[in-house]
Amino acid sequence: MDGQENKIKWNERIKIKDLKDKTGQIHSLTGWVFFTRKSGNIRFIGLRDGSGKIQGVLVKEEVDQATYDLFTRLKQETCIQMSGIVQESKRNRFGVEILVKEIEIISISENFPITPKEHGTDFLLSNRHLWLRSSRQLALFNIRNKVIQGMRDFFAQHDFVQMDSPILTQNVGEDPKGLFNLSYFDLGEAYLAQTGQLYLEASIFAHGNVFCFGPTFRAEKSKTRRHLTEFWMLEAEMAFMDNVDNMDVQEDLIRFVITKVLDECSWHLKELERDVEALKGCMEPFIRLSYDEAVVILQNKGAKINWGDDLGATDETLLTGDSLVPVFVYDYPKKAKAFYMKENPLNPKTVKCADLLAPEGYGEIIGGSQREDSEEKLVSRILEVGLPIEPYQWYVDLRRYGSVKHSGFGIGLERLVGWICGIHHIRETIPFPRMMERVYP
RNA sequence: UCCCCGAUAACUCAGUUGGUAGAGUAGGCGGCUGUUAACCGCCCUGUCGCAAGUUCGAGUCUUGCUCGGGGAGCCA
Repeated sequence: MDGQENKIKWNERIKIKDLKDKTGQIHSLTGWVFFTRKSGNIRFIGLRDGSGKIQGVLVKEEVDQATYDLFTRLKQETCIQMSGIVQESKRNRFGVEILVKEIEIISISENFPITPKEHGTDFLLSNRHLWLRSSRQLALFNIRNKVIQGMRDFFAQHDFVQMDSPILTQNVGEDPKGLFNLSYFDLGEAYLAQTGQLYLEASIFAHGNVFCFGPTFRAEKSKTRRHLTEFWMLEAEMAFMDNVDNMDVQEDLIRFVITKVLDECSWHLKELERDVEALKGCMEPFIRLSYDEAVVILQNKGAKINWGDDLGATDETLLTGDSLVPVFVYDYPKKAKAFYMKENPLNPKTVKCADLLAPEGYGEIIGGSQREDSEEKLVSRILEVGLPIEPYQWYVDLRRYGSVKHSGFGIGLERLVGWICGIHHIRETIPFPRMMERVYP
């Protein structure tokens, strides 16, 4: 015997969220104290366990003196087991409460730095390991989790196969300055991948439609609310699809994910004080503007943009305007985009690509394109932009064995979550953000 | 990389024409039989980012440095 005969099986332990229909029953809960309060001979203990929050009521006549006195040791974040009778309560925000009979302190906590009062960004980020426990962060990461689940569900329903790409690579990508490099044994320099796209393209010839999801690294010295040096990107690649199919898939995916979040995370959205009406804008058909049209619209609004320039952050905000409907901008100038994008047969100065701009000033959340499927054109583009051909030989090779029209896109998860949650700076949407000025904790 | 702003108690901040620092919160003690960021009373809290300079005297003025924030470019 192991002395644990009475142990409750891991998946049968009661959670705070399960207590609503258990009034009158005696239950034992484990969790962390998030507030205490006393008033005369009645004392309150706020307990959270990740599934929810509840209040325990400690009444002097209901418990022995030792238990009653234990209250003074319950500081914020003390880990306890609290047992008692579940009872209905209309006097607090939890609906039910526990009339406490027993308390066991599992582990003490003293002077927890993050209080329910105000804190600055620097302080919170330096205490990120503790900040994650707060209500807003809890809501945020539950939604992030739901977004990831939603994307996976969508791809599963449409028979996409997950084919993850390597993080260590020798492909330079678009901008050598944006790469983190490291020495790779005797084989010289390797880099942390900026994208899995090229590898994903190889997989479409095996599976047709594929996706990958993993961290991506950019060493760009960007200091904005929309940049991280390490972020999570979901990328998809589809055989036989042109750039219009590509936009259709993206639109369906985003709508699917938003619907799921609205249906299943309303409580978390409320905690974040997110205006859900704003999210319902994506139930409308997305607006699709060609780059040419976008430039005209921007010029009419007084923006200093010339044909050929990439869109800036303010341009993106101007384009989405007051509308709550996401906007695709397609067929950008070739010189503003990456070498692998397919040249537009109708206008060779442009490529068949599309960026999806989220409304409310959140800006670009997806970048996608139809890929160059001609070996000849791809090689000339690689040379044209001045990249070495050797590391891309395998990629070019794909165009020699049954090349096919294909398209794909990449979603920046933190940007998507930032928009859905109405979070200003995306550093809050990843558990441990990595930025130019911060790698701790 | 460029432009702008900041650094004072554990946290958020105030600090007058230069005269050895103050509030709220947190923490400690006490009060109140139902608290919701409770309330009331008392107590505690300092390398004023670092270094130099001006001055009888610097949190305050000057210079340099460090760290952080906001924005731009670039991108997802």
